[in-house]
Amino acid sequence: MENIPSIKPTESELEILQILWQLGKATVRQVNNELSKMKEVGYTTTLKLLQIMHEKHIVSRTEEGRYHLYQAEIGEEQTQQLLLGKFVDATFRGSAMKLVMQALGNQEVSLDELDEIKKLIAEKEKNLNL
Amino acid sequence: MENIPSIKPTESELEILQILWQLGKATVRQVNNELSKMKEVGYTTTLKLLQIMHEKHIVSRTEEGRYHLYQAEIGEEQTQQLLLGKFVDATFRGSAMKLVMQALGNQEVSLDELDEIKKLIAEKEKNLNL
DNA sequence: TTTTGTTTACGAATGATTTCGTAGCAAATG
DNA sequence: CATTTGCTACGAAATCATTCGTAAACAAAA
Repeated sequence: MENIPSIKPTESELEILQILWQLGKATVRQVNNELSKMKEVGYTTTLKLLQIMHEKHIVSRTEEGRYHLYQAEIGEEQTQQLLLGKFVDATFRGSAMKLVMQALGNQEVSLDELDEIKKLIAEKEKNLNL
Repeated sequence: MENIPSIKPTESELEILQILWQLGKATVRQVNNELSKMKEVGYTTTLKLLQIMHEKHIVSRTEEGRYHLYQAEIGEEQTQQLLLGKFVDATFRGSAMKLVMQALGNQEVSLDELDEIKKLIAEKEKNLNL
């Protein structure tokens, strides 16, 4: 879980990563079960995806008796950071500000969450004033 | 420019949309010139992409003498909104809050921009308190 | 022991996206 | 007028991502 991710996981890979980030280690079966809650997907499809991700060093795996346990090799926050950067560039021409405004304006955010954001902003302002 | 976009433009299509949103109407040549500033790309590649986008009604075109003028048919903000929603779901499991925190924490945002965000938050709080 | 079920491995089909070569015109140039 | 230049149209190759069928290994169940 140390490597700084530099390659973008594909959409399907990201779905699997989300599951692995939540489960920690998991078998193909487990991943496939989770995936099946969201969409139709064959077992060997999930298997193949995990194998490809293993080749790419996106996940590691350990043999546990007869089956394999897979685990995310790239961190959740690091990956989010990477994807966020690319997304801001591609969609908001690099303006994180615009993205934040749109997210606050139109996505669901609660009062408590707004408070948290205010705190973070206060922090940032302190740092910028140094 | 009225249709609410429901289909996701591909990455290449989004690059072209960014250019069209900035230029308004543009010829293939103009789009290709802009694109060339960012990456190697053949003229006919750009042309083909614009033709495909035209088929999909992502762009409209008008004949202007010998050439065609292309124009975005889907709005910038609407498209950003659509993509943002999908991105939040795929990358932050639906939590716009997490996305905002990460964006504020790690992307470049200036003091003035932070002020703007504070204003927006104040607005939001007012609305939530009704 | 035989059958059934669960696993991994792997090749190949499918499908979507991107890239580009070629052709056909029309306008500009010599 | 002949040639060159610049445009659109279009098919097809190349690339990438996803899906799945089949086989082989092996354990568990009958």
